[in-house]
Amino acid sequence: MAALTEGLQDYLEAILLCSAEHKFVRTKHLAEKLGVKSPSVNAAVKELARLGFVEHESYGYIELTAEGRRQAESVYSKHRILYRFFAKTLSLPNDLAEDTACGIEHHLDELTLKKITRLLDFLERKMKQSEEFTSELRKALDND
Amino acid sequence: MAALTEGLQDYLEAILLCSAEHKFVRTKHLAEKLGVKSPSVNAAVKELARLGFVEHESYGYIELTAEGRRQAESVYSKHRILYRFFAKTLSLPNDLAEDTACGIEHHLDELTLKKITRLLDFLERKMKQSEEFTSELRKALDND
DNA sequence: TAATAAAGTTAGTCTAGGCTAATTATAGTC
DNA sequence: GACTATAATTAGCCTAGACTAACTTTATTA
Repeated sequence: MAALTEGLQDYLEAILLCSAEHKFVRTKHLAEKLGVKSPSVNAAVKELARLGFVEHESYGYIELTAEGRRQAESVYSKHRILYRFFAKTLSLPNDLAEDTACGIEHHLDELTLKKITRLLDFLERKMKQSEEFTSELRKALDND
Repeated sequence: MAALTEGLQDYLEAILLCSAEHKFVRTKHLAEKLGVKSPSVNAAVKELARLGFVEHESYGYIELTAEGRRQAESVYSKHRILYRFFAKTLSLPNDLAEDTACGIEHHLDELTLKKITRLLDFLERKMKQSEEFTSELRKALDND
């Protein structure tokens, strides 16, 4: 499949999230979500259309193609796992967890993601099973 | 302190590593280590010198300033922790662990790094204490 | 229905960070 | 001491991805 830069992956992810919120995705929504100006969105969407990840007719709505959705969901699933790790397991502040997840989500391959998921599942299972384990872990993490 | 892009952080880290290997760091070494051509190194080093992170006289050696070393070590310490996490804790292949660590090291702040370190310390302590814990964790991670 | 507001697009600029080709400096060898 | 190989630098180009300013399209509303 075609090459997707980090930046374009961010756009795909934002389109996925916006389409959950608004049903129709517009340039304006993406600009707001990503904190960029509309010409930047326009250029990115044009490139994504050229690569076959979105459909977009001029002055109209923006929609993911099947492949675009697949890619967007891949990125977003990484984001969610990482957020879980940072916010829940490590108890970092939500906005920091969010920012960190966002920064590194592009750099994890499927195998790494799978391993992290299993580690989180394991830790959560242990914590559910054992109060002692939970307090040990919390104490280890909060050792300020 | 002045702004350092991800790319410039990579150069600082490479200078730190090269200075451990070669004693005198040269453009050529950095180009090899980073997989770029020498004009790219030259431009980056020039910028780092302008920002006060390295000293470099034309056609001579490249040296970190105190601040440059501090920055480089900050990045490298993140790298090492992440490598430990990916290679040791998650048992990922060394080169994948290396690449992943390299990709995300720029995106972790000190607090996040501290929490990850504590989690790793905790897990390693538990594994040292308990064979059962170790095999449970290994089994959870290798659940193919 | 004409006027205006809002949204989208286009054109042109900038920065970071690569590259190649050509030049200049240094070092090693006859 | 001159010649050559290696290294470093400069000049100039390219791409991604941001921006502003100007323009066009669409939608709203008097």
